Amino acid sequence: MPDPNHLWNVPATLLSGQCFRWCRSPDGEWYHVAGDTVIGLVPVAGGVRWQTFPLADQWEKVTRAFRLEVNLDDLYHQWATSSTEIAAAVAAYRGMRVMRQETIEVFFAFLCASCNTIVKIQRSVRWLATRYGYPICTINGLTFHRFPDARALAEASEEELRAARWGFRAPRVIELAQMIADFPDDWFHQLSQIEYQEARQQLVALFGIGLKIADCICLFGLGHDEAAPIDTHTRRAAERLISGSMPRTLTINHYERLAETMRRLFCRPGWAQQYFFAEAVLSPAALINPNSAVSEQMILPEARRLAG
DNA sequence: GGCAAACCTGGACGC
DNA sequence: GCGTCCAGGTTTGCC
Repeated sequence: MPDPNHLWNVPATLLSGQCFRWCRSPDGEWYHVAGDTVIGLVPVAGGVRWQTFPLADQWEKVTRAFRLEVNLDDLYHQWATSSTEIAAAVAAYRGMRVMRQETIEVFFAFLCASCNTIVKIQRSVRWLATRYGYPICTINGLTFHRFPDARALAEASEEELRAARWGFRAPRVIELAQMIADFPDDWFHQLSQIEYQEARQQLVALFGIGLKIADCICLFGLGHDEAAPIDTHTRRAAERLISGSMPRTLTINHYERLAETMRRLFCRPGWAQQYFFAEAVLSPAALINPNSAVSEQMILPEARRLAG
């Protein structure tokens, strides 16, 4: 069994707001749902101990989910020659990786992100998976579900989604699920095979998908590393990289200008963006001490019950 | 082309 | 305990 000694910071990767269905057991094991597989991870000296469920030893799924083919040292070196602005984030979150997740899960998770908090996005995405997905396996009393396909989501009712606190996003979820269900089955795969700009254009054409959500889908769900999502947090970091007047609101022109700056300065700009985002929203203390207040609130209630 | 309001909900914060 | 603010955004209408 290969031992992943790659530069790989598991807590930073899972806590950095790019995926929403991880959980941590009270004794420090991390679990992530990757399609029809649950990946269990334990950071150990010199690397990461891993296992997959229900089928064991699915190393290629671990490699794919955590993009272990990307050499972070090379990336850090290139970034350092382009800008000093990212140095602090790299130092704080060294080893953090951008993940490759199921496209449909990324699609609906980030659709939920509008005017929302990470904790509430996690709750909503988990509810969707539990309610409309199907169980993959049960580990230590915790049942993990595969994220539902578009046809299953298209059957959802607005009332039920609103009752589950999806709020004004509820009708959009259903409309988009119905639309995607009518697309060819391999539509998401097609988007991963074409150029980033073209994939983004097709996503933005959908009602309810703007530039930011489209870029998140491109980066986390399609593997287009040129995508650099600009949100309220990364906006501040990106604006430090340019000069001139800054509009009060994040207009389309301003968004494109900031994203283009990221692309010009950084190799794999989406990865650089993730470091700026982590720097803005994640407490380094949460990584050093998993029992700190920040990470404690992110333990699944089920895991907390197990601990009790 | 920029700006503000509307859209749900609930946690954080100040009083 | 209560009121207010705000959170990973998008769309629409006004200026």
